[in-house]
Amino acid sequence: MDEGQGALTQLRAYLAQRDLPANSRLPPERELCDILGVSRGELRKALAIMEKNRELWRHVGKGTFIGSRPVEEFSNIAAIAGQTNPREVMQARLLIESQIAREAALNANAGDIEEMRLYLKMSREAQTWRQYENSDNALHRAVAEATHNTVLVALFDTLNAVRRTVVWGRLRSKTDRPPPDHHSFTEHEALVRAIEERDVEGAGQTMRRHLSHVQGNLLTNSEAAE
Amino acid sequence: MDEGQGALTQLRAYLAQRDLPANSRLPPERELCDILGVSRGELRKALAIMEKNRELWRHVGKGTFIGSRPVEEFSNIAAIAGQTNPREVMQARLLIESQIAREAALNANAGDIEEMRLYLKMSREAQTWRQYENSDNALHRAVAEATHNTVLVALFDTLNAVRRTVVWGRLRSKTDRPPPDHHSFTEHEALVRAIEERDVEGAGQTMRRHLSHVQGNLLTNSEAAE
DNA sequence: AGCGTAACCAATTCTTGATTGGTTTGGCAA
DNA sequence: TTGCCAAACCAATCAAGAATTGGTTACGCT
Repeated sequence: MDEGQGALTQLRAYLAQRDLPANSRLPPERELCDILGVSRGELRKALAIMEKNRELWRHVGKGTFIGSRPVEEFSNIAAIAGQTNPREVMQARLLIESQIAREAALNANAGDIEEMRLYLKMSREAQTWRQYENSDNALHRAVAEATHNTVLVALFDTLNAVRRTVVWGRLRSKTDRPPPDHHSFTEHEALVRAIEERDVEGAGQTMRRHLSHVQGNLLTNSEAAE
Repeated sequence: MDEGQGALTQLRAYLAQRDLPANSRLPPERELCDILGVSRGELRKALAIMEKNRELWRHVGKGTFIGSRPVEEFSNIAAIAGQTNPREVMQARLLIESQIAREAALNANAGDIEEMRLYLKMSREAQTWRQYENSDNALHRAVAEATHNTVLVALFDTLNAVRRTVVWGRLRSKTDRPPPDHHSFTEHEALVRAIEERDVEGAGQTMRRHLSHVQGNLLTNSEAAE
C-alpha cells in the first residue's frame, strides 16, 4: 500500500530535506524524475495531489513552485476592454457611479463642492467636444474623490480607463461643440446640488438618470456621450 | 512665411489624403522624411506641434500614432492596497457588491443558481477556516458572474484582490473552524434565495446586511470575516 | 545662427530557440 | 482488460539577440 503513494513520499522526503522557502522553484519534472528515480506519470500524480492541497502550484512554461499561487498583481485594462462592449461598460457605470454619488453626498466637504462647480463651469464654457469631455471626466472624478475612499476612486479610475478604451473610435459628426441645451448641463448641476445638500437618495437617482441618458444616446448611436 | 511651416502643411496634406483611422500608426520618421521630401529636423518640428495639439502621440520604440495618448493600461493592486485600509475596502464592498447582487437577481440563470448552491454547501461543510474562506470567495464570485457582465466581474476581482492584500495577516485564534451558527450561513442562503426569486431589492438588501455584519466583525477585530 | 546629415542612445518590438507543465500515443506486462 | 512507462508532441513562457524607432548630439555647410 505504500507503493501506490511511493512517488508522493519520495517527493515529500526530497522537499523536507531541502527545506525550500516559499515561492522557490523546484527542478523541472523531467529532472525530478531522474533525481527521485520515479516515472514522470507517478511524479505528476504526486505533484497533482500536493497542488490540490495547496502545498505548491504549477504553470506551463514557468515551472513548479512552493506555496500557494500568488494573486494577480495587476488588472489589465486592455484585457477587460477586449472582452466587453459599450453596453456592459455603461451598465457598470450606472451601478457603480450611482453608489459613488450617494457616498459622495455623505462625505463631500466644501472644497470638493467647489471643485465640482469649477468643472461644471468649464464644461459649460467648452468650445469643442474634446474640451467638454475633459471637463466632464474631471467632474465625474471629482464626485468619486468626494467619497474620500481611495478604493472607490481606484475602481472608478479602472472603470473609466476601460470605458475610454472601449468606446474608442466614435464620431462627433453632428456639431462641433456641445449645444447649450445639452441634457448633461442640467443633470450635472442637479447632481452637484444634491451632493451639496446631503441628499443621498437624490444624488444616487440623479446620477442614475444622467447615465441612463448617456447610455441611451450611446446606444442610439447619435452624437454620443454625456 | 509659408516656408516656416512647410513641413507641417506637407504632413497635414499627407494625413488628409490617407484619412487614417484613430490609433493607427504612421510610417517611422525616417521614412516620412523620404516620402515628404523633408529633413528629419523639420519633420520633427511639425510632429511636435501636432503632438502638442493632441492630434497624435509618439513613443520611443513604438512609433507615432493618430489620436490622443492612451490611458495607463494597468491598475496596480499593490499600489491601491498600500494607500487604503480595511475600513475603506469594506465600505467599497458594501456599495459595489450590493449593486452586483441586484444585477445578479436580474440576470442569473439556473446554472448560476446551481453553482451558488454548491458553494453554499461547501462552505457549510468546511472543516477549516481556510476551506470556508475559499468557498465563501467562490460564492461571492459566483454572484458577480451571475450578472453576466464582464466589467462588473473584473471590478469585483480587482476589489477582491485589494481586499486579500490589505487584510492579509489577520488571525483566526478563537476557533479552528466556523461555528455552525455562523451568521453568514443564513445570510448567504437568504441571498441566493432572493436572487433565485428575482427579488432585486431583497438581494441588494441581503448583501448589504451581510457585509455590514462582516464589517462589524472585522472592526471589532474578533474572529473576522463572513 | 540655421539647416541638413549622420551617428549615437535608450525604449520597445520582433525573432528565434530553448524550457516547461500538460497531453496523447504506442508498447508492454501483469 | 488494466495499469504503467517511455517517448513524442503541444502550447505557454522565458531568454537572448537583432532590428526598429523616437529622441539627442555632433559636425559641416551656407
